[in-house]
Amino acid sequence: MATHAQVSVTAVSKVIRNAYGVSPAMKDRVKAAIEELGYRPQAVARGMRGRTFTIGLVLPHIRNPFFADILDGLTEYLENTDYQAFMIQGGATRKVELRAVDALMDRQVDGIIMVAPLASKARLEEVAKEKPTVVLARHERSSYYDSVFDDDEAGAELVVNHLVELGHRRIAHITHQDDSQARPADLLHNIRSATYERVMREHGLGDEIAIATSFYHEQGGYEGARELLSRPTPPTAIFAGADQAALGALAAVHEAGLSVPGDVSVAGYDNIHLAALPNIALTSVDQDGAEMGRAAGKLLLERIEGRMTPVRFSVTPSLVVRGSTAAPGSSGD
Amino acid sequence: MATHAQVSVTAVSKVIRNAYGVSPAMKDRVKAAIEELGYRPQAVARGMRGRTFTIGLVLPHIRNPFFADILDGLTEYLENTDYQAFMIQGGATRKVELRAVDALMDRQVDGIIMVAPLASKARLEEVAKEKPTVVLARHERSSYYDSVFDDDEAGAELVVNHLVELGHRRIAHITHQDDSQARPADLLHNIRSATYERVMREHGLGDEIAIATSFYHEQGGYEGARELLSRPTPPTAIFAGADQAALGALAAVHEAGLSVPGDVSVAGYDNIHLAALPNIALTSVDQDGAEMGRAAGKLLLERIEGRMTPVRFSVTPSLVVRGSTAAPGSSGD
DNA sequence: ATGAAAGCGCTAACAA
DNA sequence: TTGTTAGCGCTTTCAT
Repeated sequence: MATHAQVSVTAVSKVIRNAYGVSPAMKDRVKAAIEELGYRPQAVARGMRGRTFTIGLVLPHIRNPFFADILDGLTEYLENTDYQAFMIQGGATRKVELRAVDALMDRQVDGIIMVAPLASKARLEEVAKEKPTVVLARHERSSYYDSVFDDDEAGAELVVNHLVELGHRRIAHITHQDDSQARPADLLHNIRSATYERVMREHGLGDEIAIATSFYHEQGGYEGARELLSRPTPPTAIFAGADQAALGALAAVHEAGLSVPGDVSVAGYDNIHLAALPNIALTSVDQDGAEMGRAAGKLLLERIEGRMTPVRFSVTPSLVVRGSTAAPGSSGD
Repeated sequence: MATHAQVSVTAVSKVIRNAYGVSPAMKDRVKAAIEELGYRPQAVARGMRGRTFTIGLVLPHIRNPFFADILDGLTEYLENTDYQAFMIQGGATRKVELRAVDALMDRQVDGIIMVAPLASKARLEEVAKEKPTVVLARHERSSYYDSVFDDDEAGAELVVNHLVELGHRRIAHITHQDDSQARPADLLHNIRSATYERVMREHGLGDEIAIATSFYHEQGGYEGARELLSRPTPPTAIFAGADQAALGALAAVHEAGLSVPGDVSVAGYDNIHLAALPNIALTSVDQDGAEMGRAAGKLLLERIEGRMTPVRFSVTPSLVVRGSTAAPGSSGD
């Protein structure tokens, strides 16, 4: 490229990097040549000396539409930068999650953004010592990486208070289980679950606490709700820790011949698009995923630019009340 | 690494690549050193001389759970290889889609698998001439890349026949619109739509053809169905070209005060997990996404190994009948 | 079987 | 302001 355009490789490099020390004339000449030859710098070669302009995003899976919001926010933020985000699947086991992060490191990404609920904090810090890192959806405080998360305590509180205010007492909860090495209190599902218990007690409903431990997906919510509904004193309201589980819970309630919200109210968390459909009308907690994605991108680039001090960015959720929740025994549906 | 372990860099390289010309003794020594130092080869450096062991997957977005099946299939297939798949979002416009592919090329991925409905065939072939390429979900025949797709004609036929057999005559269809530069007949939504028209005619129902042009997502299906239901002679059955749209259609039907399948039958395409939930019970066409992902991975690796002749892999869909479809005017719901 | 050495396409230090 | 040069960490010849 350089020889073909009668300029030195250094000149080309400088122009591409917007570096200091090129005359306007030279700049024009190089730019013209780049244009003409359709030249594109090889990221791997750049990576050998410095940056690859690649950032890695680890997501456990892509089945939760909430992750799509995060990715969209991140993509939007990176649009005006030289960086490109690539997503790699973290999977369902710790082993796979670790391997995904390693795969990113092996490829010299400039930074890592991850939703990694399974790894230990120690492991995350090892990674963060090597590469600029932003951790999503975990609440622990680290001096090595930035954190972006939803205030899950506030969100869960909104839901339980809403159900109590409607007059419910037998409010049950569906939570998620995994074999994480994180401190339980740092994981969102445990926070939502613990907050549910706390708020129930604060309302004097400690004896009504009923938790089904299952998974944050359709099948998990379905099975969790079935289990709850089969108990001697079934709940009049179910708070599923995630919308995907709430969709399963709705199915279980209907299948049991009960109506929503007439017989059972159902609420979720995440406010996925589906929740807004009139025949689902799921009361849910909205956390701004796109905002989280943007924030993660911004924080990561700051780290890449050299910031070493940790930053924690927290999104405040809000309750979106829809038709799936109402006073117990209301004629509804 | 090499010096530290008293072996030459060449030896290390050979061992890592399983190359010819290392004695068992040397092999052991190197392996021990690799283990001890936790050495991991840099993919970018390897990429400068040969492969990066990275394959790029382009998906338009990650909101369709069907894409998750594809990714899972691909990931599963690559698990026992040295390759890693990274996903990049192709986005909603042709410009973004092209940029995503460029980003992959810039990073010297060893091959590209893409769901790229917007690009022209010519553009795909340009890419395929540079890099081993597998194109998903498009039906055109190219001599430069492999194709993996669902037999959308067969699938659409299954749905329309099913509805006709139930006794429906006023069967409407919801299709998807975009500003693709592909030949329309090569895109799955056009194939489904054209097949719907053809089968309707074959059943002597040419006059009943009613198509709402919208989008393959919840909102699109909702709006499409509303439009269809507001016509002078509303349909008794709606075939949405994708489950996501079908979910929106279900919402519109319910909102109109009509019952499913009593007043209106609804069928979709993709058989996403949600379709199986008892309260949704969506009749849908199952296409094996995981199988498509595995096939794409296999074909791509073959190409990377040197195959130049094009292969087309087609998945045969099957109909999954559930509660959302029944004879017109049946008491159901 | 082994390792020295060239070179992939860049960036950064330095010389001119 | 410019261009020459030395590597970055690998793979691949090619002597030994």
